[in-house]
Amino acid sequence: MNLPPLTQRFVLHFGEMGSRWGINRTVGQIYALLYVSAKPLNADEVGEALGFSRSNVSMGLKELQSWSLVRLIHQPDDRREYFQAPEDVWAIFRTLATERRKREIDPTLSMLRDALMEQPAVAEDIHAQARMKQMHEFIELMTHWLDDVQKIDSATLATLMKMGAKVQKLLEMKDRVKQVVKNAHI
Amino acid sequence: MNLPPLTQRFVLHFGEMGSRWGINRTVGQIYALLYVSAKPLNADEVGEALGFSRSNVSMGLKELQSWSLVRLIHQPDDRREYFQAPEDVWAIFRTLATERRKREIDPTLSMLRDALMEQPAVAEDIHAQARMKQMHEFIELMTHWLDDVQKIDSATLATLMKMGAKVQKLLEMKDRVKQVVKNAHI
DNA sequence: CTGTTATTTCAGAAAATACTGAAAACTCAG
DNA sequence: CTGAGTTTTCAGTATTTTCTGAAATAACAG
Repeated sequence: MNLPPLTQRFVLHFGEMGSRWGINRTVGQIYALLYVSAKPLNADEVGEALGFSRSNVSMGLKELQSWSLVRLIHQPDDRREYFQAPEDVWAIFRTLATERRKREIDPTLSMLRDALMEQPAVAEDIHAQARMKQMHEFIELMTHWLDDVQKIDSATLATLMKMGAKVQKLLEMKDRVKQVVKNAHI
Repeated sequence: MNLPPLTQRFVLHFGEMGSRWGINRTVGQIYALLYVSAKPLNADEVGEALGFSRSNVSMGLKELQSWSLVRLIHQPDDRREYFQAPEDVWAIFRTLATERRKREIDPTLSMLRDALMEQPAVAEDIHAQARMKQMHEFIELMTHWLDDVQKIDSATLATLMKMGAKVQKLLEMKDRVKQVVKNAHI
């Protein structure tokens, strides 16, 4: 591996983090490299920079494409494929949320739904089913909220998030206004 | 493995999911079992139910304890240690958020902060640093928001989440009210 | 103390995952 | 077509991770 110092630190860190997230080190490093790179890179450049075999890079890039985390582009007069990571961190986050949902949340919800339809045959399963119901409700709430929030544009979202816990105040304010309006009508 | 049908499905599913999340299958299954169990279980019972060696169970439980996902309790007149998973799904979520943050987000932030303090020596690192800045800002925004939101009690949070994208409306309402007040003063 | 029961540690075996080089497949200019 | 350049596949190897049984340690009743 032969990278400028800051880039190298970033790449190594994401390699480590990747493995904690069920993503392999190679894939994490490739993504990190593309993320900080000023220009799109082709597979040879990636392999060269990170010291991986060509085939390993090919597999890693395929994985990243399946996550929609990198984009494949072509340069004029060059038959090789170049890859780049989208720039906008908000968009990256949305992509990640969508993909993880598709792969992990949705199958879980569907497994839970199935289990909730069943008639438990033994005492233990009656309790288990009740616990599954709680989990199911929680995940449904979370994902619906996420769907909703995904519709808000990034700038507004940033504003809302900066308000943080203050949204609670807004909620109280709403109720107060409602009360005032109601009293005015009487 | 000898479990009632619903429990078994749940346990197997969480084993699979675990591995996608960088948690090993054993640990995922142990957690799932404790989550649906009506009463606390000791290590032998867990090993028996899931078909793991005693030592494997011991390691898995230790891991779960380090994540604060299970609680160790004692039964009267029984020297063995019993384990249970907290019931409240909201609390579980908070715990997970806190722990993942400690293990993954905080180290990442600190690595990014370090890199941002440095003076890049080559052109590539100048660009890389700019990209790291974007990521750093995004993660900071996210974590501060999460900190804030963690302070809100679960019931209120549920209400807010059910509103979903409608918080945006509240924001607009706030601005309208502000406007009215301002005009009234002139 | 001592002996019994419970838990943890750890070296090595087993299993799963990642990685490579070589070959196959694809792409496209000439 | 042909063949040079490029990407993908895949069988075998290397590495990492998980899991086990045996031994060590700990806890405690008598």
